[in-house]
Amino acid sequence: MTVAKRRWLMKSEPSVFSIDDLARVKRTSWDSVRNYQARNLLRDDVKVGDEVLFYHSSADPAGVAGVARIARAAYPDPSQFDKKSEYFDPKAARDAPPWVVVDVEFVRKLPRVVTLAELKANPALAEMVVTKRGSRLSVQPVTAAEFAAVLAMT
DNA sequence: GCCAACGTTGGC
DNA sequence: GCCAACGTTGGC
Repeated sequence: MTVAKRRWLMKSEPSVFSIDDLARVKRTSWDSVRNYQARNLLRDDVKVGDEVLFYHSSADPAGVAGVARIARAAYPDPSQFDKKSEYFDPKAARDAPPWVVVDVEFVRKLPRVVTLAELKANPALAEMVVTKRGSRLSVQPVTAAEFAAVLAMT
């Protein structure tokens, strides 16, 4: 059975982990998601091979900085059990871990950051989640048309 | 640094 | 189950 490839936008603060960091390490586990809506997407919908717009949040400028790919589907986030981790969750049960991570691999860095202001100004992206007011979700679905439109803006 | 938007928590 | 208080996100 073939599952259609999906596309996502994933936010990262570049001061913590940037597209250049991903380019250097090639692959990383996408940890620290502690929001139920984002968790549900990671757990249920994000699959190997899915394409990702790597978005720099809390950055100057904020915007899409590169492309990544899902290298491994959801598995339990080890940091939820690590008492020394800032992501430790005392309520996390070993037999039913609430938090998951996926692995993300580097595909390419865009020649320039496509800024949020540009995304908002593009009528083709009017329905894109990240352009909506108060859009805080750190893992967002992106349509194939939106994905192509963003890359075409570079 | 400010603050609007949003999610979560907890008292009732 | 409601909702006020609180904490966080993230653009500006």
